[in-house]
Amino acid sequence: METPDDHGSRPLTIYDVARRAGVSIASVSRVLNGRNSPRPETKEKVLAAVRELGFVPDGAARALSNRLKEVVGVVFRHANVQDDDAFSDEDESLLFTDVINRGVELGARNKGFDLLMSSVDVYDHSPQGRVASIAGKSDGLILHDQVLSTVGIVRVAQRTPVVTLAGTPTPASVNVRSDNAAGMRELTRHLLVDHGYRTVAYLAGHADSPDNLARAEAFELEVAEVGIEAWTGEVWRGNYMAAGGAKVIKDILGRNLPLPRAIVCANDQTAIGVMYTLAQHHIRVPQDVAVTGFDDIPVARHLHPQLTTIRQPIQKLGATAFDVLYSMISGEGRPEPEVVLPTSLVVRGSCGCQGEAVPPWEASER
Amino acid sequence: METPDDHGSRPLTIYDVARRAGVSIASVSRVLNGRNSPRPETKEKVLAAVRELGFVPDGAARALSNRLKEVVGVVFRHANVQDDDAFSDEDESLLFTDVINRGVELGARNKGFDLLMSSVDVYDHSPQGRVASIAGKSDGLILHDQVLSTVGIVRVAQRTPVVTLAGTPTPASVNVRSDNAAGMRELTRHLLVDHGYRTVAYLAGHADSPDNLARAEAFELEVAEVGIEAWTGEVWRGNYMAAGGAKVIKDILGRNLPLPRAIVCANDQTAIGVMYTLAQHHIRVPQDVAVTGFDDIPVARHLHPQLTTIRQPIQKLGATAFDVLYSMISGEGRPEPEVVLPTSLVVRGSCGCQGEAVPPWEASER
DNA sequence: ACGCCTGCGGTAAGCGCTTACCGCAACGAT
DNA sequence: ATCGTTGCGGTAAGCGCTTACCGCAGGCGT
Repeated sequence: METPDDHGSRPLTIYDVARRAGVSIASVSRVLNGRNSPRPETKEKVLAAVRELGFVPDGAARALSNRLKEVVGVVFRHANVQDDDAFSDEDESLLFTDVINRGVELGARNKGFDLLMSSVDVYDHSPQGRVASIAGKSDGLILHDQVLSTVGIVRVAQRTPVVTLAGTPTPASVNVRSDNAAGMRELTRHLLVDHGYRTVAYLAGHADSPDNLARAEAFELEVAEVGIEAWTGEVWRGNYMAAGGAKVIKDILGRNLPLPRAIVCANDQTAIGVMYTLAQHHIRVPQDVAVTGFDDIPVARHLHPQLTTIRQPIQKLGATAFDVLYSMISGEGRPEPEVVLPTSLVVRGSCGCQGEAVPPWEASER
Repeated sequence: METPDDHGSRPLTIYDVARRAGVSIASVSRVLNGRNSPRPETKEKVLAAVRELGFVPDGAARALSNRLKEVVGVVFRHANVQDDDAFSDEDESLLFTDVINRGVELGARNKGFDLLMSSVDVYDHSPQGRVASIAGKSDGLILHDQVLSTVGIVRVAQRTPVVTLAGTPTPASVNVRSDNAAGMRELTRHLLVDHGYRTVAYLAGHADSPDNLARAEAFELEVAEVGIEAWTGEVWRGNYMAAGGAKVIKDILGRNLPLPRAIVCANDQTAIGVMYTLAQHHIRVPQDVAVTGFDDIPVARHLHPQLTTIRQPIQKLGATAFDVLYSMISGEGRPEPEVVLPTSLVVRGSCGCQGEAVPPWEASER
């Protein structure tokens, strides 16, 4: 007698199905996996038994036998501290990561894979354990920026396929990123040439982020090109987060330093903090100071003025990472050491142009 | 001879470690799992071998042997269509889901569990397959709203522990939601009593969402309380998305129907669409029409005016769902059929109050 | 009519782990 | 010195699948 919720009893196995259908477990397996042409009659018997019993094959056993789990591990860094019931905010810093993950998921679905997700605390100094745990449960790893040091990546990449996002390729791992240099060049030129701004600063992200380095370099090159100098230095060091951008502006204003005509932020998050703080001090954007971002996260269109930024194909970044990883898993030979996706300039109001009037939710093509 | 990237060779097993350390596989296993007190000397030998080899135990084999995968499946619905490289937008509709998932992850981490995530397309009419696949790979399931019909939930809940979010409890599954009625009551009273508005409408969400039903009912009860009538009917039917809210307003304006003094939206997303469309028609919020939301998603604070809404403890919703599921998995007896979390009114500018001036990223306590 | 080929479907091995069970060495008690 | 006790650590079974291998029944050729 089955109670309606007897999942505590003993899970069904392929043997139960075989018995019920009056066939061997091999036949059940063959029907379920569609191999080796079982007779239609046998097939029907098995399918009926599966249906009646509500049988679902155990993934672990399958994986063990197949040497394939059909799972990819995704590890990212998060800033939250769990204080039991006081979760700190800056939720939207997660947006970028979440959209990438969604892309990974889309790619994975096409191949019947699922995503095993795990995040690592910023304060966690040895994420090795978590990464190893995920590695053991998956067929390959996608690592976001700032999760593991290069040596850590090399280490784990020796034992399992690894794709990094916005990182650096290693002999054993592939990196997927977007074309920071081209995007930044286009943006900087727009500010310098189209708008004619002559005092410009780059508000940096994490000092050790390859993305940040590439953006900074492209920015400075382009600025030098027109024969002026970029405003740089310690003051202009942010951390990819809104609070970081806000702090920079507060510092500058507090010390009575001048502001440049345009502030190029390392990412959209930072720009949000900057714009907010400027507004607090009644400094108008873009009339007094132009501000730009990088990423084109969804909120960028909700700001006032709407944010001029560089669009990265965020979701596609994730989908690509999966595709590359998949080819490594299925052993189709290692692909290129690095895949670079194109970016594009999105001109909205914050650089001084007329803002566009498309409702945020009707914009298409991500 | 090992090449630096020979993960193609043959994965390490516990036998390799045992050989290297000069002990039996049982000892290796015991050291790795810290049971049965192996001698410190043995322990050190094993640990050394593990370190040198970079061994990571196979999760599938462990799971098979342990009858525990340490994985929870999370399934949610998404609106995106994958058109190869044209991803449709409304990205932020994902926010709510993502924040919940983050909460689940936080809870899971505490117990050494990882998240297996999978989304189901809105247009997918038989998500059964995906859910079954996830079920096979995990120890229990967390199902977001709109993933499975009630009968579908009952079916799968017979074979595996299931917790639903914003759904309905079934004999075999537990539901976790926030207190819609209390939140809506508080909000409606604020509009009716504090502001004295006398014409109010509820812009609905999905007709079959329990959350929506509960909110609508509480709203109407509260409105009836003060002796006036709520504006209802087909016109006021949205879909939880910005585009849905926009469409409702456009319809009303297009048909030259009057607007109420206050529009209570089923969720924040809807409110975004409403506010945008009102702005397009130069109708001022809150001077001409007050608008409110529900959820308090992060963007709510970036709107102009900032959105008055009901805060749900979104992340905690997820963490709670995991905790409940965990207790079911570890067989500590089934908990309550439903867990309800408290909500709170967040008064900002869109209802007609003075907006608060806290920078969005400094707000704490989610 | 008999043997051979074809192919469905059953038996059993093995995937990499955990752990019950047991042998054995070393120690203390008598 | 002998036996009992203790506890470390090895052997092997088994977790639920997939699949190589093989037996066997039926159809065909001669």
